Amino acid sequence: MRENTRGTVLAALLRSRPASRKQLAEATGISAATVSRTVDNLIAEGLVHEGPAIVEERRGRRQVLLDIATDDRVVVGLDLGASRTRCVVADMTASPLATMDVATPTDLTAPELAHWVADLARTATAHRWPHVRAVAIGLPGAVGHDRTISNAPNLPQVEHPGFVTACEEALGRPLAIDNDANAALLGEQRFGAAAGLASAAMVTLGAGLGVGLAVNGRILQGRRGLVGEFGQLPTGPHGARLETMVTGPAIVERAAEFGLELDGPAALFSLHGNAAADRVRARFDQALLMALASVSVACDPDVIVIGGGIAKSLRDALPTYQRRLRETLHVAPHLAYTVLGDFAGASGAVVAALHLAYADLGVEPASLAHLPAAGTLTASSLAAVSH
Amino acid sequence: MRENTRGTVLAALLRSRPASRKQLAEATGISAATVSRTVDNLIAEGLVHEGPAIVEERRGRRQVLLDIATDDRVVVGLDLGASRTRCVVADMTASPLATMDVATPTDLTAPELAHWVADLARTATAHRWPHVRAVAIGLPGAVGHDRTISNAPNLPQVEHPGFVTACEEALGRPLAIDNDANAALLGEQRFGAAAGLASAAMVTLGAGLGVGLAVNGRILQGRRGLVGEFGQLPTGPHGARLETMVTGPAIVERAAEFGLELDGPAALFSLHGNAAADRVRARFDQALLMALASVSVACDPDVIVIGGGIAKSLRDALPTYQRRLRETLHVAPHLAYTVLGDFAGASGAVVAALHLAYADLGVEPASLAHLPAAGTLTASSLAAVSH
DNA sequence: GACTTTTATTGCACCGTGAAAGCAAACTAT
DNA sequence: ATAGTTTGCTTTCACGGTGCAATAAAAGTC
Repeated sequence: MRENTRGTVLAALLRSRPASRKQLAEATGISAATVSRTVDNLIAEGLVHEGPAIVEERRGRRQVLLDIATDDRVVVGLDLGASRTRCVVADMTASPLATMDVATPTDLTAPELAHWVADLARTATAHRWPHVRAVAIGLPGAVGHDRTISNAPNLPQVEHPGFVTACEEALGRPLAIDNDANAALLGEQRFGAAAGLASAAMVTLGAGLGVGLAVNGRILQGRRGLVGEFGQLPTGPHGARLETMVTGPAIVERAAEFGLELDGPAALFSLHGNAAADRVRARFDQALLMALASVSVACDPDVIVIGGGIAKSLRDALPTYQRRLRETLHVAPHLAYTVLGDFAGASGAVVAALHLAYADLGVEPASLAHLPAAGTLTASSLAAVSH
Repeated sequence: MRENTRGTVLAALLRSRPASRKQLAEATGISAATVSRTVDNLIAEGLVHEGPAIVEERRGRRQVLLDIATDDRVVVGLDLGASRTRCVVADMTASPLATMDVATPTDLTAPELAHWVADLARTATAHRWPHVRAVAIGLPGAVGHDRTISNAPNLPQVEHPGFVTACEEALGRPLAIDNDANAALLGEQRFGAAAGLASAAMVTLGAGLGVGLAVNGRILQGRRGLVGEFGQLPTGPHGARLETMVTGPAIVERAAEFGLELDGPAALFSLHGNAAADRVRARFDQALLMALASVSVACDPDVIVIGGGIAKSLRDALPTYQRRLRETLHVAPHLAYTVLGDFAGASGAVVAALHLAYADLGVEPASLAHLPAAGTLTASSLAAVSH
């Protein structure tokens, strides 16, 4: 006797779709009779549609393909960044319907920012707004279990106690909030460089150092949202914090100390044969290695995905970091470059929103941890719907 | 409709025992009728016994107390250390029945050590050996998901590929293997300084640096057992590893570099007003702070329990470390001194063995994560059965 | 000894499930 | 064409676990 046949069947369909009743019965281990009845209910509720029959060179009645209904249910994923905000609208199969990429306004109060976010979601979904079932937001701050936000120096408004509830009220939908690195990890884990890996980590290098950790398909959060705040580690000389050596502003600052005027952090990595640049880079490398090693021993991920603005400059050097990490620890996780790039965070937020939406439909959390598994959301499918 | 009434009832009884049928019905939310029927089955199987009725100054039929049967099922927890091996025999309620504390033989091959361990378990349980349902061993090495053991410099025999299977065969019982710090954490989390906290960490300072992390009541392990290998972090000057600054042998070595001949690591902490000692201590403090901060951002635990041989010397300084940790991170977990002391590892192994035994009886893993919750295994109950 | 109160057990109906039988829809052989 | 075969879906039926409600049991109180 099963606890939640309905959720199990829905999860199986979401995992490999489209699928016939027979395939679902085999995938779930539930009897064909029960699957058939359950599918009838799901169709009656409008959650699932019958598709065309499979045409085979075989005898017998043909399998009728089933798929998740995509007409009247939509979710929104938002990546609220310090400089830019990205938004992805997707249906219940995680197929993107629209994307947006706009500058984040800098001079808004917390309530104003909440309304700006809600308006952005409404604009992005357009006529589909009434069909939005859930929204998720990733933002550059530590999010606790009680949804209090702290340590968001690059977007201080979100730390305001009323920000989250203001968003929720302005949206009028179930809302999930998480750290942007966690959101990016969720995206990479479902559709990107960590696809199908239950244990993975994400390191984003940009205005700040963001880290997300996932174990057994679940993102670690912690009561106070302290998980992933590796930037605070006192690892440098005289107890200097890690983020004073690997973030964009810090790189420019360190270079200036060595008499090097950089246009931006990326400039450091295009200088070759410059002694001062080499010394700044050596310090950066040492600090990054420390961060990667810490992440490795924190959760033993199968892969560490590197993303964020500075990641572009490091892409070619990844094998070198990989080698040094392996020298430091005897066994080391694989290093991979982000696949979803700038939209990793928003894509992960889509996944979080889908989790909310499916939880409402009776899919239990254990199944959600691996959903959606199909690669419907990809860099190219995103590009196809962007304007 | 429930998936596993039997396991739920058993878990509720284990969590607060003894209890009447009525109390179990209230605790689980299952109807009194079903609880009554389930209890009948458990009694028929010999897993549960009826006890005396509660005598109350009230009208009505008296509640009959039920308790876990303790006669014919026992488990063994072992802490296989580099220098000493500790063993705790306990019944299904986690009440200790016997303890042992013997020197670990130093010159055995892997198969010999496996047999020595099995003999120790047999000796400790004595006439109850036939009733042993499960055994768990904590050892000073990294244990992967496939039970391969690596990074065990202080007890290299256990790295031998055949060691675990040799143990299992010699014992003839279901066997759980884990890192000793993980085992100690499991002990502290059920019966010690982290009792009742779903999220906790353990740092053991001794011949090596051991770290265990727990999130949502589950110990993090990782596929390769890399979780907790914080000693490998390249955090010191010139990339020196963390464990070259906080472990017992390392402290003596560092002191010698400063011209200080120590009898043992503890001697460092009893020297006052000695300039060289102060400098060695400052380095130790810095490294320990780094370890504590890394642990904090790795899983955001509610408490970090400090144990191991060197912990005794740090007990009075814990508030100082607590203050420095809070200065480093804005919010920080609480630091606590081990409650179970030398027997934390073996006690945790008892918990792991109980999990195996109860899983055999149909209690699902989700319930196990919080079991046993009652404080039956304490320092004094251990002392009462030691010889 | 009748009444009240509380706990445990039993009777009964409900519901979800799987096995097996039945039905539907395709191809194949005569 | 038409019967036969194969395969997928649906229906029938019996089973088992569950909760509600009635009943029994065990205590105190009048």
